Amino acid sequence: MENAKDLLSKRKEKADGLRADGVNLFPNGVAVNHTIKDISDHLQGLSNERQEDPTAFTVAGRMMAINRFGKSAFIRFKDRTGLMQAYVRKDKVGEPAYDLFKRLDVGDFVGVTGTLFRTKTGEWTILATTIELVCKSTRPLPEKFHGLKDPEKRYRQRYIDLIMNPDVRDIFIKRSRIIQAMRTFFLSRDFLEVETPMMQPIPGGAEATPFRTHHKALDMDLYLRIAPELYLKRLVAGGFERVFEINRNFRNEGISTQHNPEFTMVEFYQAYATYEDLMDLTEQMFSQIAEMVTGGTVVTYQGDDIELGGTWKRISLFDALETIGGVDPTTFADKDRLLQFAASQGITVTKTRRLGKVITKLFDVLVEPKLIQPTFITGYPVEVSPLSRRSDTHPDLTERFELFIAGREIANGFSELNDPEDQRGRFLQQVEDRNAGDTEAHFMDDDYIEALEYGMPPTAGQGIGIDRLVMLLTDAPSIREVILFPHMKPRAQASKSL
RNA sequence: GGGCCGUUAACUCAGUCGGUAGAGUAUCUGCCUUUUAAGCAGAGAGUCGUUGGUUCGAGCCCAACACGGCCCA
Repeated sequence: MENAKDLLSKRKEKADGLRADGVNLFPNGVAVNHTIKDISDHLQGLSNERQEDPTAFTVAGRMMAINRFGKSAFIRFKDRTGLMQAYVRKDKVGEPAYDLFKRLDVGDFVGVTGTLFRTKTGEWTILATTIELVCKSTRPLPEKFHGLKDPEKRYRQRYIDLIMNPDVRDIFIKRSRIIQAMRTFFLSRDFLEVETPMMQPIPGGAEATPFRTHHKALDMDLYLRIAPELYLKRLVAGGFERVFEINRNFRNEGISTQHNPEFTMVEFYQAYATYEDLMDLTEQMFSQIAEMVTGGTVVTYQGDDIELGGTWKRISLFDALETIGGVDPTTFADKDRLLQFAASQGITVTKTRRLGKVITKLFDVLVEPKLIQPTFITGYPVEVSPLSRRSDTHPDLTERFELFIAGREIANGFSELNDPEDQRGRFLQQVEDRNAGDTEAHFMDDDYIEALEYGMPPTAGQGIGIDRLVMLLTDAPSIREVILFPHMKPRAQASKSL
């Protein structure tokens, strides 16, 4: 009217106007008798010749588009189950309701009751007999055709992303189904789902920098867990022979397309199983989940077709370095030569750095990116596997595997070390490394060793990165695309109080 | 931590050689009872990420910073 008003204040003014006329902008107890899916299911049963159907439906949803024609209008609105069109005519809903409807905006929630008919182009549409405001939206949605693309805004205000981008919505629906399928898989094999501490006095079970926090009443520092491993194995010692936990871990390190400071892992432990049993189990689990979620066992990830069905390649770390990484096997025989070769590959070699770490680092650079199809790498050195059982035949190696798919690590599993004396020795070596400056080395955990002294049956355990699995099954290039609210720096002052 | 790229209207994007800011969608007004990114006519809408510098003059050139994206460590 008078001066220039931005969209937002115009929208608020409009809402205020409705309120002043006695319209409840935020009614409660709205009767919603059907979903949009109920309607499409109903329509499935009708013959193709039908042009209308007298069954009445009452649905509610957010208006995503309005095409107005003076005395009538088409609206598109959606609920959790789908998108539907309704036709609102003044002579059908009556003048007062239509006048109110004229003042509504895209983004508002409406309740619609009506029967069904087909438009000229054959689209089934609700012919509204009533239409009412269910919730007012006072901020305009992004433009309907291009939607919301700005990644920063998509992550910071994920709810807009979810409203505007159905593909994004689908990813998170799939994520839920993947976790559900996994849970079903474990429960059907007699695993018990448990929850162990997120706040731990000694952060264990992985090599990573933890977040620290403080408990006031106890006046003690605690760490957000980097892994649940040592607690889950205490449970195996306690008689829960098969346990699993799906939950968050926290690692205080950089953020990338593969890393979020908090991420979700499943860890599971099965007594009387070996790491070889777990490789078999993992093959079954992944193909079962893929079938349940995508309908098949072949997934396309960033252009590569990946076969998750059947059995997967198993190759030892050293064989992989040789045959896939192209490393001359004699390199490993001579320590100086190995260090020299590693340095030539751009790997930082320090005096304190243990040989095993240099070797796995070489693997990361030379082999990992080439492992597109699912591949188990086995035979990890003891010194990089402080919680794994030694191989009976090669005591310097462990009964451990890592699973790689699409050039990245997806899972890590091993036969568990249950000899308390060996475990103590391994911890002591880690403590030595920590004192030498390795901030990611494990802490001594006497209480855990005591649990092993009571006896833990031979057990195999494994961790699977859920976010990475979801990325694989949804073809997501970045972990941020599979985490609803990825961590972002706060925007300084940018949130102008609009 | 390093490199490259980005940040312009609510959204998606243009902006030439440095010369006072553009489009589409959205919004507002009018017309319109079968639209599918509806249509027609008209109107309004900007701290060009922030701060400083160069210049007669900066969205554009320079520097620092902030946030984000990709790659590397």
